[in-house]
Amino acid sequence: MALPLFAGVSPRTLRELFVGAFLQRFPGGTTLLLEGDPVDFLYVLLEGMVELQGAWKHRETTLAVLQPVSTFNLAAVVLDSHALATARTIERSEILMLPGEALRRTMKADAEFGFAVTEELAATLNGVVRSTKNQKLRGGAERLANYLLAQCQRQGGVDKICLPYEKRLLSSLLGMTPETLSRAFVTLSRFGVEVKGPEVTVSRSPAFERFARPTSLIDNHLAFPPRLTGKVEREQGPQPLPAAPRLERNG
Amino acid sequence: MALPLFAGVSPRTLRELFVGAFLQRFPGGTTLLLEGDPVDFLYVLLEGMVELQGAWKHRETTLAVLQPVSTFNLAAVVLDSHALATARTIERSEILMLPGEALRRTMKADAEFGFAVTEELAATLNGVVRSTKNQKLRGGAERLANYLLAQCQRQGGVDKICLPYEKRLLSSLLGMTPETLSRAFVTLSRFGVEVKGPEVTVSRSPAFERFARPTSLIDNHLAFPPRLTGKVEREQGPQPLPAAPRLERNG
DNA sequence: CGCCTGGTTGAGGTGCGTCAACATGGGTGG
DNA sequence: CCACCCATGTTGACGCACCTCAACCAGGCG
Repeated sequence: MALPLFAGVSPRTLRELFVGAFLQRFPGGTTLLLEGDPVDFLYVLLEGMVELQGAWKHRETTLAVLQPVSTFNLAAVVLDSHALATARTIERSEILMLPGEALRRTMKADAEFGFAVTEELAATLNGVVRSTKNQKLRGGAERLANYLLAQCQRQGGVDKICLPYEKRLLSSLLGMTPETLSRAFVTLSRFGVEVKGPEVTVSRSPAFERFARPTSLIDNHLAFPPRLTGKVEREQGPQPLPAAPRLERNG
Repeated sequence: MALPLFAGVSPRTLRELFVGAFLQRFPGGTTLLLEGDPVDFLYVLLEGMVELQGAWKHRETTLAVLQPVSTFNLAAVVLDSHALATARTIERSEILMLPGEALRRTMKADAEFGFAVTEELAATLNGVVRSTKNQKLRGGAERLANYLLAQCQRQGGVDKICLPYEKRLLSSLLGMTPETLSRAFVTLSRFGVEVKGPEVTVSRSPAFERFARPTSLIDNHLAFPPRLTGKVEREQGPQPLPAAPRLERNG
């Protein structure tokens, strides 16, 4: 299995984890879990796509669209708590369901495995923090532009991509209405972005890069420079508010 | 120490963790860590307040305001990675700094401790997801209303509270400008909210509750119903989009 | 064909940001 | 003590981004 979660796990531990597990196929449009439901399983998406969505007062929004291989509900499983989002398949999907109780027990017994789970959780937290910054710091067209750049990267560094799901869903993920998304595409056409149905071609002109300004501090697909002993280069121009002096750490 | 992270840790493990640790006081306005910095320590806020903020293209926003006892940077420590947010004291603060390397080593050696760290991380993820839903699903005045309700709860169930920090900072946390926050207070005055400097009195009228509509799926201060074997009551009226049929889980 | 869903386009309203003016209060220095 | 300054907060005028509602179009399918 490609999932790093189970990479270094002993066969014995693995067998223990799989007692009471399901491997199941769901058709598209299936609601796996509602907001507020108690969570008894860790879900691992092996094939297909899953949307996580939240709702409040007749409004709803897409929190994430998962593609294989991803886990979801991990935090709720660890805390033996309730789901904060509704999970819905958006196409025929294959999903592995691991009993939460067994997962927690195994984590407490096998520190190595426990650490792997913690890494998975930390990576998810990382992603959600990035998403929050994306949402609060960028405007609609800027979010779309960076989404397109991320897709270009994910689909192999090409400049012509195919949107992996409906624009309606994309608009919700990007935090806008379908109409606004449509107009955001028009806005980006000024930078050489062309749309024909689900196909989008992105000309990576300097003007477009300057508009999107992707950064490793928001966009997951940009790798950080490797961690060495030395300092890391600072990005993006002059510091806006250097008011407070940096302090040296010493006892 | 009140921090549940260290609640069940053996003295031996604890001593190991504290090798190379600092306990340090910082004045207000001190930048502890910049976005993108490599992270070598887990920070534990013992006294004072810390703001986590993100910036992009000359814009900046507050991601969280921490009060004792809280950890930050935990995800970056686990992943041995870089900070996604700038951390700044907003008043004189006492902060415990634990070496990340030691923390990771201890997690891999002591599964019980590792699980406690994972719980802390899961709770943080929980909070950030809630914050994202708050941001995407609610308007400015609604966010303020629910913030006030949360403060009422935190300050002991009273209806007259004192804002714990400047309105300028609050506005950034709530994702708006200071001017807009000021107007949001005016909007809420229609529901009996009165502001005099940092003091706010909240009359919990039915109209106000209906406007704010706090929910355990977004607002951290509302506890979930206890987890029993039975089903949990569903909240908030008719389901908006019951299009897809709920599926029974069975092999 | 006719229907339905998803996408686009237009008109109009609203929430929120921007800019500016002004009030207030704490802190400093004369 | 007061004069002054500066940071914070408030208020008003205005513009832009985005939402809402509606009409319209295209493709898929019975």
